[in-house]
Amino acid sequence: MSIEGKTVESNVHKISCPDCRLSELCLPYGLQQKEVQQLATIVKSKRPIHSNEYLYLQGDACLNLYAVKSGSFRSFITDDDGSEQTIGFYLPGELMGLDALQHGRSTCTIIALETSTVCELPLSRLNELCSQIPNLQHQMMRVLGKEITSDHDKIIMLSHRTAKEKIATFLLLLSRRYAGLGFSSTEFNLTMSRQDIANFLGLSNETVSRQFTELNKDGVITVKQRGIQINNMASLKGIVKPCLPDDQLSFIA
Amino acid sequence: MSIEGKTVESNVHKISCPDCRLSELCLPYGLQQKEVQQLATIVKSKRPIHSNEYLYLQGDACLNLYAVKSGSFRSFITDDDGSEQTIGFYLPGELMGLDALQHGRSTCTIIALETSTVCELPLSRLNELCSQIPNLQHQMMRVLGKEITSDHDKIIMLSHRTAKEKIATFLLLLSRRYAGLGFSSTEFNLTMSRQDIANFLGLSNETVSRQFTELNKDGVITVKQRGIQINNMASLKGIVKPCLPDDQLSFIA
DNA sequence: CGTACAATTGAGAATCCTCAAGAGCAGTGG
DNA sequence: CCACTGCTCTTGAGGATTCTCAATTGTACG
Repeated sequence: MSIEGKTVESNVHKISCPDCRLSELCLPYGLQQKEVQQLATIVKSKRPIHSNEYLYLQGDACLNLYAVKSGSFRSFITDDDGSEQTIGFYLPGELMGLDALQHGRSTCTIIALETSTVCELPLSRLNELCSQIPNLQHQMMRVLGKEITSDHDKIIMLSHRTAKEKIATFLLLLSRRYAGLGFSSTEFNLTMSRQDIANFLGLSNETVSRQFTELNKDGVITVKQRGIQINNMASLKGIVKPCLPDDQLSFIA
Repeated sequence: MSIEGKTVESNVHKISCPDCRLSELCLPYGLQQKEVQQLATIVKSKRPIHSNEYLYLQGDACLNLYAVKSGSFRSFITDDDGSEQTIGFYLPGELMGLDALQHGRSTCTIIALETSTVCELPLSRLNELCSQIPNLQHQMMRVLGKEITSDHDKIIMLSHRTAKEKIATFLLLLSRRYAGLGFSSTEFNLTMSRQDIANFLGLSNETVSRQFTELNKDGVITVKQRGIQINNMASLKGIVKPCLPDDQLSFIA
């Protein structure tokens, strides 16, 4: 899934902040036009990153933040024995590299799930700008707060005990993120494999597959490979919170 | 468990940043003496909070950060049907309220697990100071980065499939945090109930209890109610990573 | 069209949850 | 000082869920 249509895909990485359709979701949010232009001067556009290419590796010195411009990414931590644990997925407008803020060294590896583009923001320049532009500092705090609450959502998702609850929560969180991007909240394509989802949720890929099949049979969603269509949003929310089927999830809402 | 001995307990909340033994773990880290004093001027000391008292409630307007000075806290999110999900536990030197940075409204409730003290930092004043003191802004970024990597540790813990792996990871993460505070990494008291741990890990409290009993029988740890003694650190790490029993965990290390 | 990879489906085994009862500990009041 | 109460924690047994192993189907790509 791509944020831009096929025809302009090749030029996405050349668009600068003032013209970027994601600016309202990204760091420029809340900034005045002049301030956005200032921010744009420190942003480096990068060449497109292809599927299965790495953005950076765990342990790399990482002195930049990366904003997803188009496409999607998966982040994971590798243990000493080589086993991977997926930490999360990144969609357009979201910032990667925040985990390196502590020691200037990345704690995870980030890999592209499809051909994607990013903006690179050198942390040193960004910190300088934050001192000069109070709005930018506020926005940085908001973005960091969003990352933290987003991690809390993941913790809640993983703490749910049954596989069906985890899958339902996973789909609802994705749905909300796509809606925030201006896409359909009920119809989207998964850019990650069943294996990725299983690893992320602490399940076997067979269980993930079976849960999709069951939700499909029950008519709650329609699954066609990686294409997902949510037919009954209330039912999906009801799976997570059986007591109040039609109510809004506090952390989904 | 308390960071201060019984005799000085009642005065902990009066100690200011320049004299606080936690300053190296908290916001003053990396600041010059003069800057620490500046920071101290915006810190409000609060009266001690007793066991089961709330620091703040989910949904409250929250325009402060809170640093744990002594004692410990539990944070949780309440669903519409009243069910709780524990998000994490806070020990001395750790910052609470970061989840409210996004919208100025807390997304979780925080409750004291024992008699505890906190420092209150108004966000507006803190932001001003950050603009004036580059070192403080850097430290804020480090602290936020730490919070994010700490959340990633939780995600890894929860993604582990078996109950024994979750419990082992939980104990290792706690051990590391106590060590960072200058306490023993092999002997400490849990300040939270089995129920709290179970809820946090997405397990039933019976399973938590059984896992403790098994680890006790195997001699890996000694459990006496809430008192924990780690007898074989390598074995505990081996449970999390069966392939390399004596190796260091990348995310624990 | 064939190969490689991803996804699905099935069956048996292991793990964990639920329900239920018993044990240990702290605080209260006689 | 001791019994009582309430709470937490532990232990047991049966049932449900999920994992593992294995085979099959489906899809993408050269």
